[in-house]
Amino acid sequence: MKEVDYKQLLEQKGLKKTKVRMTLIRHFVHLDHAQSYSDLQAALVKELDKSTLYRNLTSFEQAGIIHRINDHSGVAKYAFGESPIEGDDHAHFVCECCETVYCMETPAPGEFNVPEGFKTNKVQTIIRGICADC
Amino acid sequence: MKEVDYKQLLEQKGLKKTKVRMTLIRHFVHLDHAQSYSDLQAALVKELDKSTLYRNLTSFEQAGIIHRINDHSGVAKYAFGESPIEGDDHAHFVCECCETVYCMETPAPGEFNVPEGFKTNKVQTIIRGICADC
DNA sequence: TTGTAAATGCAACTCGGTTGCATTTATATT
DNA sequence: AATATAAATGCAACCGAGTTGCATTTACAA
Ligand SMILES: [Mn+2]
Ligand SMILES: [Mn+2]
Ligand SMILES: [Zn+2]
Ligand SMILES: [Zn+2]
Repeated sequence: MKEVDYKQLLEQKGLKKTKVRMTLIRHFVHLDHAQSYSDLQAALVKELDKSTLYRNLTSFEQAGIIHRINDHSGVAKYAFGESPIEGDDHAHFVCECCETVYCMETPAPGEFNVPEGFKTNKVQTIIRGICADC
Repeated sequence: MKEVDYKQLLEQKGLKKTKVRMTLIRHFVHLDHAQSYSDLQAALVKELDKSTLYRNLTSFEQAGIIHRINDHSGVAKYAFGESPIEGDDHAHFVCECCETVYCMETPAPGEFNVPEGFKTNKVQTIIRGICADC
């Protein structure tokens, strides 16, 4: 995927092509693991404004450019690609050593046993373990 | 389970029997769904101090009296019983309508397919759907 | 080129959670 | 029962994630 494609991606989603957005996409697209707000802030040094960043993360998520992941750390992380909610459904791997979060190919498991009266819509899976780098 | 048992539970875990702790246990034990800090604050009106509450939640968790649950809301919730980490392992159900979190009998699924070099230790499962009350 | 809606930047705020410290309290020992 | 001691409490101050209102700037379509 190259520069011109990023631009296309944005206009296809009805989002204006701004400096911040291009920087963001460029960053996400070459990363193999999920990014938190502070990861992004640190990686994209150029004083990226906090609210602008958050607003763009939200826009991107709604547009399906990135998806939000909740490992159980308390802070949201984001990765490139369609949301697992109402998109393709996959599990996430959290390294217990380096805390890195990876998207897995692994699809969510099928049916679960829930009590009478409960209706399952979606199953979200976090796999905890040790990553290949650790 | 009755008053005298709560006291026993505490001393068995090496925790002093205090007013706050008895109130907390009494509350947790008769609840069928998980409680956040603000749930507790609201339910146990009697101006419960914030840090005292958090410190006790932590102590209780370490003692295995309650376990911490991370639905994907960003706030921690707690429920009575042993931690699923290094204790019995179960899934959690989050109602998409009322946001209530329930502990499920459902054990976590077996093996997952992870890439070469990754080692799975634990699988945590959140089931999203509609609860019996909604 | 210009008009307009959307995006940005900034400050101020909320809320969950933590920490240091002085005071109080539970409990073991005399 | 009196007392010593460690643990628990309460309070204030703090932190970091995330949000909001508002004035200014910018993308882009006419
Ligand atoms: Mn993912
Ligand atoms: Mn549970
Ligand atoms: Zn790792
Ligand atoms: Zn419900």
